[in-house]
Amino acid sequence: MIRTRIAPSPTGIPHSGTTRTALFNYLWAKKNKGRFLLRIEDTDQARKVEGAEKSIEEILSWLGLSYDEKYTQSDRLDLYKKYADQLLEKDLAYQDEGAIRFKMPKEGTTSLTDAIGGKHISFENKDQEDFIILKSDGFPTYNFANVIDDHLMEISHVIRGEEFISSTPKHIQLYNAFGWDLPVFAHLPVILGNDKKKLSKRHGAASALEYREQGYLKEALLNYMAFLGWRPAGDEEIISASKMEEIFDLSDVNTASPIFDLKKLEWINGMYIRNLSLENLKEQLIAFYENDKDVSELLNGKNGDMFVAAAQSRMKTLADFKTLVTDVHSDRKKSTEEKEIAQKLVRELEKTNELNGESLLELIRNFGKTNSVSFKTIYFLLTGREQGLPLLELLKIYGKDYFLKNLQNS
RNA sequence: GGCGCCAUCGUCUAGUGGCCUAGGACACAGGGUUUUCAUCCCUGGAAUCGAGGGUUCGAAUCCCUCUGGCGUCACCA
Repeated sequence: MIRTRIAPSPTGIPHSGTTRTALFNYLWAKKNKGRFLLRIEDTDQARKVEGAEKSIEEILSWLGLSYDEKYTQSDRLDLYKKYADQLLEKDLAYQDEGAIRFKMPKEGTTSLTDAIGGKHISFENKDQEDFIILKSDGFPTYNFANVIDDHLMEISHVIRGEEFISSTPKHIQLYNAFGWDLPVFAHLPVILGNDKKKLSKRHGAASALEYREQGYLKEALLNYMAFLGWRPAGDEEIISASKMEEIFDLSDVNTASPIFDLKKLEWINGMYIRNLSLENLKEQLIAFYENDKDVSELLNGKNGDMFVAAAQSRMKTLADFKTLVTDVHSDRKKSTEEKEIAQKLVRELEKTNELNGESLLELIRNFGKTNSVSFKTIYFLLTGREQGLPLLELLKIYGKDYFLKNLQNS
């Protein structure tokens, strides 16, 4: 039975690294019809942040990374105490100023084979130090609780960030001290920012929740995060979560650290938006803008479908929809020549009482032809912006007077 | 600094001794379609495979050395 786990500490909102680790653990469990667990590692009471656990749950649930079992370390203090006592009895640990330290062997080597890249890693035991397993406040340290729980919860694959690789000899010696079997270790390369430093808030590294607020689709985020280090056979880059569950393999995970590329995430998100059915896109937009009265009205109005259809290929994120349908003017000023053209156009427009999409386009084509004015210029004069939704949609949103007003503006 | 990991276009990567004068995607540049813009389509530039030594008839692929980057050295995880 394959059992994996994501073991975050509730010291803040998990960033992309933790989320991607959760994804890989989830995928590996699914791929093998195993189980994926959530374990809250709240053994550092001082750094505990209120609400962090809730956001962890929210991220997992939004992304659809549902867990099969959940545990919280602070509920299990007696257990850690019991195992620490066992070590004390066996003289494998000792008291030190109120804390308990584990006696690391000082000779030989401790080694492991990492599932990522199949590499063999070894450490000289003489470089290792006795480390604290139980703090003076009665709480276990990460190094201890993590091992006890992974064993008790029968974790078969410990898939975690590469930053834990140097503490792995501690874990292995603990398993040895208890006479327990080792799990498979898989250390994922850390995700780097543009400056090639470990991704953090400094890089504007957003949590999955922030990406959601920025209008990213969970499918796109999942797809992008999976491809940060993992690459299945073939050239396909747009792969659904269910497909990933089918073909994910730890042996296809890279050994080098990837740099987070927002541009590619944007592209993938745009692809997902364009691949959505109109109804689905509209539903997502309605949910995204549920607290925005103006946009909601537009979406739910009689031309809602039309706007969604026109905006679909123009959005990279759901947030772009608002920019598309909102009255935003470009900074560009009209030249004297353009002002004259605008006045001419005003007169043309005023001739027609009934202005619908058809007649507007007809009028513009003729006007452009007889005055040799490009559509690009006319679009700017009419809308006050240099790019955006097609005129037809803008006419439906704002009406003829809006165009007239823009033509007369400087 | 000690220990450990890593090293192919700007970025994500394919590549496991000959199919590689290195392939794909993003980004970028140019062109076509189009109602601006976007989409879509086509084309292009972009890596002497970190450097230097080997091994081999033949190396991005195997070995060694160096260099660089990253990670880690807490009663944090």
